[in-house]
Amino acid sequence: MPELPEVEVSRLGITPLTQGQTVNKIVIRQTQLRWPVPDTIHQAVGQPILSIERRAKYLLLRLATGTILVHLGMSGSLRVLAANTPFSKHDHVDLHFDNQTLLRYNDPRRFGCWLWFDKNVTIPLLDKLGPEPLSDEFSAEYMLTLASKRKVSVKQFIMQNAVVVGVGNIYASESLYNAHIHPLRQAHTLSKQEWVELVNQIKIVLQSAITQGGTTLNDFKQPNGKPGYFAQQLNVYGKANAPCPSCGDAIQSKVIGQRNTFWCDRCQQ
DNA sequence: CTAGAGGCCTGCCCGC
DNA sequence: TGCGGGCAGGCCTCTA
Repeated sequence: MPELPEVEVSRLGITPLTQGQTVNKIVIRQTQLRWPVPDTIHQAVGQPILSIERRAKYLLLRLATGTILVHLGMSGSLRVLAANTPFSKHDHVDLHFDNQTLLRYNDPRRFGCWLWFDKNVTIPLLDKLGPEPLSDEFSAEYMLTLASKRKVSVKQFIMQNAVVVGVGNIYASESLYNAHIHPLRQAHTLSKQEWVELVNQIKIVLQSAITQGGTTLNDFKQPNGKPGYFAQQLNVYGKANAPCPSCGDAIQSKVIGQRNTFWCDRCQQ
């Protein structure tokens, strides 16, 4: 479910409701997420949430003595609810606040994580991440240089977090389609001008997806409970054999690097 | 170093 | 109606 736009939508949704609130209890019903939820996370109790940041697809709840790091995995979502709201299936973690609300984490597949890192300790998961896609650091010059000797497909290349973060499977296919670049091209074969176009389309696709509240395919919900609306603007993702919106040829699909990929053979070179 | 594959989980959809 | 198989938005980790 969540790619970068969905994580950012979640951050924007929960921030006004949780920033400044003091944690008074943490309830963990399922510790077995991607990694076990550590006992040290209870150090957050008694402290206010100072801010909620996002790095790649990680949410960072900043407190005075450390950081709660949350990843939504494939199927995680966050809601802010009244403290007495009954929990349901797959509601694994609740952060209770002094004002009788809670931040609730639901994650059927449990590929997400909740971790605690003491202040002044480096967070290994954030160590090797490439630039944020919506920052100026993510540029055509940067990609041209980095890709110079890379033989992997451009589609896999842009999905590598060490290259650039936050480009997940949906938006990789969409960006390549919009940039008229074939997903199976080796990364090093793209020209400067093609990187200009691809970088630009990645930024446009991600930013507009954020504006639309993310992409809901099955079950993604914004923190307000509403679905995202970007799915209505997808051109190729999930549309194998449907007509290309531009030329009408059948959309192709193939598993590339173990992820399904969609493109138009005529429009993408 | 790079590239490719496995694995973590549950839910859903499809075909029989 | 039930059941098995395949697939799904991420990404760390292992192998070659």
